Amino acid sequence: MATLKDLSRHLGLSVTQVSRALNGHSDVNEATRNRVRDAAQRLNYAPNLSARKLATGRSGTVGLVIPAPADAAGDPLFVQMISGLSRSFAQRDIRFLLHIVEETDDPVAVHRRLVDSSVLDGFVIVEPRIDDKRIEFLRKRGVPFVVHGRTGGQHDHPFFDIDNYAVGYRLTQHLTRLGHRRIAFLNGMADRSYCAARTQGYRDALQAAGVPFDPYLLRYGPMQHGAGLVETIQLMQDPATRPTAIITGNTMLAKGVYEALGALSLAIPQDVSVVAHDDLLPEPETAAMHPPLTVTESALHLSWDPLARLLVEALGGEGVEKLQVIGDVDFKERVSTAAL
Amino acid sequence: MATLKDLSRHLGLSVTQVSRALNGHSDVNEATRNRVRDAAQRLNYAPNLSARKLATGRSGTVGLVIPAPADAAGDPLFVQMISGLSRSFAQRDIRFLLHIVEETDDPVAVHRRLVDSSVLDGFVIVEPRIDDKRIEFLRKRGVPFVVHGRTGGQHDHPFFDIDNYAVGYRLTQHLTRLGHRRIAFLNGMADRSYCAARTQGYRDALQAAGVPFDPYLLRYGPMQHGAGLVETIQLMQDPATRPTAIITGNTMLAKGVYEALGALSLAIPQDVSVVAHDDLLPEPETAAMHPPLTVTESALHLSWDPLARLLVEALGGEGVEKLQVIGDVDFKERVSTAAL
DNA sequence: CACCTTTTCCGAAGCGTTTCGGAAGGCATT
DNA sequence: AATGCCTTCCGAAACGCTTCGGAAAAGGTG
Repeated sequence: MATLKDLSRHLGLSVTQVSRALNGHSDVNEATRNRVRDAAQRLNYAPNLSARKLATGRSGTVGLVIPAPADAAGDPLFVQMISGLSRSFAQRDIRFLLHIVEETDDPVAVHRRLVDSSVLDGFVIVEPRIDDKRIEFLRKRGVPFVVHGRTGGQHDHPFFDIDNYAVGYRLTQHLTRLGHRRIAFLNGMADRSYCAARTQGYRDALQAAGVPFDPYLLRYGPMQHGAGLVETIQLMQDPATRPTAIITGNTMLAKGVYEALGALSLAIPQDVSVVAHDDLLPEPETAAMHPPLTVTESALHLSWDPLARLLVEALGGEGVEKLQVIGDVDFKERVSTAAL
Repeated sequence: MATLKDLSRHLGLSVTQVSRALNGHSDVNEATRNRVRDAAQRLNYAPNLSARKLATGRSGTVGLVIPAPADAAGDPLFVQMISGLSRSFAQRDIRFLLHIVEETDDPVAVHRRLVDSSVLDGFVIVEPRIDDKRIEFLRKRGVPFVVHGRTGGQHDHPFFDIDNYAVGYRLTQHLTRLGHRRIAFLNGMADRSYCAARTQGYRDALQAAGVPFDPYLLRYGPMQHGAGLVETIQLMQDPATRPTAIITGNTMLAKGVYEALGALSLAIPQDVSVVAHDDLLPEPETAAMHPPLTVTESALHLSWDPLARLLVEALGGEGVEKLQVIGDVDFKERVSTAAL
């Protein structure tokens, strides 16, 4: 591999000047800059990132630490996320490295090792918890990062998120306006901050409609088909406490709900109304469900590019206040709900 | 972050000696070594990998360059592979980084960039082609790597592979011994070297049985359920050229074959015999199929650890001849075949 | 006591890059 | 002719680590 020294010898210039030419500094003659560029091309020079990292503290490489999907079958969200992020960073000429860990590993320790060994410039954090140790650590260390979502307390970090409070509020409000008072909410994992935000929206909308909150109707769990199935069947068991409407946090859960209600011979929306939040994953298509599902909708696949952009800008020293973006959420009323 | 210099100042030792103490060199007193270790722990020192890479050319980091699975649904093999490799390298205290690329990117260019920017010590190569440019490039550059499988010509590189020739041969032989002479083979992608090896086994077994090779019966394509379905229906269309037995390269294809034959009201094994190679992915379980499928069997999930081991040993300078491992293949006769 | 070994240590150089603080030369201004 | 200002260049130091070639101290041998 050609080094700067090779180039400088080749061109009869100092190493300094070659470096400055290649990095677009102003104090180099346009003619020599071109000579340098040509030579670099010809000797196919590529800067040594380890050396650059050592000298500047920047290597142009960011990372994502993530456990492999639990179900060996493969998680569509996982695949979409890693390919979306990879592509978005590649377009910005930033290397994006994935570090797969065990579910049981301490995420902070992993980040610490990566930071300490000084190979990555910044991180993407996904699935933030309400009180997220990774974020705490990176903040303390002054390492740039961007969060997909927001963490609990004050949001003094770059993030891309959607208005999850509004998701909870709108779905619930839609149902209360139809006269529903027993509204179940199949939410995601309790420690995720987006789930907490949705819960808050749900509770506030209930309160606004004068409906008392019933903890029995709020369920946390994995956002998967099977969970929707099980929870629905349990919820419907006792006619006395049975909900008349169900909200689910994503479409896989909704599919489970549909299947369970079908098995119980309960009609949607005549017997039970169903609404969900739709991330627009390839599967399932909510407009093609039977009956077509009423949803709040936000395109998850549009979040990877903003995330990459935000992290790059954070690396560039942009202030936090400009690095907080809230994505759109649409409400799509279809025919899975009925007035009570 | 604490550096060696910090430690040396702290301990009243030279930087040299601290480095040697931490790296287990022999010329350091056991007592001072312990002092150094303690101090390192206390100041939580972690070596700067960029600096080390610069000084030694080694950073203790290897990589895998791979396109995201084509079907957004997520590929079980993909997930199993990346988590298996990650775990295996982690156990050996080697950082394993994944670099997701577009299917359309030039893989050699990507490897070149990664090598040139000098951040990775070595690579894992999966899905090798018969004439693989990545392998050619890495070899030319003298970069350590290990291949999951073998490349076409002479195998002068570290690899972990199974005896794919034997897979093709045994499955075919099993059928010729039962009297079959029209044996279809639904193979994988034509440019993969393991597919070529299986084809050779297939052809040799045919020849050994005095059966002429019919190119019509040999099909290359993606190893997926849908392909098995389509190919089978096409193969069965013309009673004159119809095979009496079908070999598939993996179990997803076999599932497609089963489904197609069912749809055509052809019974297994009475009308058509079916055999396959089984990588023991979680899905589908060949012993639980109807009827239970006769297979050659090799556990794909047992290949990640040897691959990691081989690459680590290659990094350590071990000679190629000790770094070529062939995994076991078992033959499991069940009831999906019948004598003609 | 002079000599040789072994043990334990260290200074300095080097990996490839960036960057700070000039410096040389040209040109215009006084 | 002296002064100042651009433009274009460069030497040297620094980032944190490893390693080569000794050197000092301690012990053993004759």
